[in-house]
Amino acid sequence: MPAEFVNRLLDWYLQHARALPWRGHVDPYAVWVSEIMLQQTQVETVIPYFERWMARFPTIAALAAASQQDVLSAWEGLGYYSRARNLHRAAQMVMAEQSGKLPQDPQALGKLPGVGRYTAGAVASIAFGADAPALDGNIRRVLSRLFDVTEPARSPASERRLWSLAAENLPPGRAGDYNQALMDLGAMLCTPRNPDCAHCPLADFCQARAQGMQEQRPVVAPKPPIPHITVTAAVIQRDGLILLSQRPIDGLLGGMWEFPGGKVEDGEDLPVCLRREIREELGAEIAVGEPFGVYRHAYTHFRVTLHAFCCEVVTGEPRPIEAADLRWAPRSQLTNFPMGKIDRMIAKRLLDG
DNA sequence: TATGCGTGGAG
DNA sequence: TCTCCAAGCAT
Repeated sequence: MPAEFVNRLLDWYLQHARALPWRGHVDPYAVWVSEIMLQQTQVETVIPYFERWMARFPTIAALAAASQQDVLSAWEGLGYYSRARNLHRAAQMVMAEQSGKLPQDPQALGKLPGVGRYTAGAVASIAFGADAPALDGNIRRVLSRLFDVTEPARSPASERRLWSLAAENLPPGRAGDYNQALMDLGAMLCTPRNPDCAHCPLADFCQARAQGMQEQRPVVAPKPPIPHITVTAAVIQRDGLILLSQRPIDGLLGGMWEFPGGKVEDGEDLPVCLRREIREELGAEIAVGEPFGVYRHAYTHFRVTLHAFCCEVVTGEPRPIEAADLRWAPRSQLTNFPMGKIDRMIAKRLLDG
């Protein structure tokens, strides 16, 4: 049986729900795509990607029939590229095993690659009206404050408590609205810092606020320091073509293209590093010429400073020893190869200059 | 279960 | 410039 705060929440949602592109869709596929894109990604970032994606792959069948390279290109810039690869593979599974129809219950949804407990609950409740709970970062924060959850965030104890709270207050028949209302509340009012309690419809019920502890919930564990690495990359040109290397399909930026190179070892000179990396990865000897540019980038778990150099092959024909594939590409085609942020910046400079 | 996996916005 | 962290999942 839902608690009293639920009525207040649903009333607030009726008046303040954000008008988001995927909320206008009746198609469960649209809800699914939006939920995958929204994993660890803010709404404002997702909106233009969602619009382009739905225009390019309007149905599950269209997505299933696309090439992985086209799928990765459509995802370029969103990050966490395994989401795109899993969504693509899941679409092919739905075509082959479910007659092209997305399953409706959380358990069956959860069998699709890339669909975990949160996404299964979100899609089942929003797209199919199932009475399924969902727990994302927003809902974690809202419920942690509402019920003053003091167990450390993401600990097994707090996860059990929060999933249980999400489920036991669920209003039957209105789970989709309830889940989205909690998420909108978390994104618009119950923010990580400076929550706007003055406008919160649940302020009277909030147990953390009653003690002035709302900003200390959820309780966050200290994070380990982030390592900083230095890498090199080679812009290798020959006969007007540029050498691109495809990263292994699994792992960081899997399946994306890059300018080959690698990590500088302890005390190693930059050109020495680059010649070694190209020898190991491509089996060729290069001459390292003028510096091309220095690029800095922050990933989730480390920071990178990349030194790019103009290079030429001296001996040996490059072949994909540690890469998934190699390609000599004309400048004008660099746009067609899906790349991560740093390599796209290098490619852009090659196009402009 | 602890860790790897991108990028951008906000403060 | 730096830190935090966002509609998590897979292994």
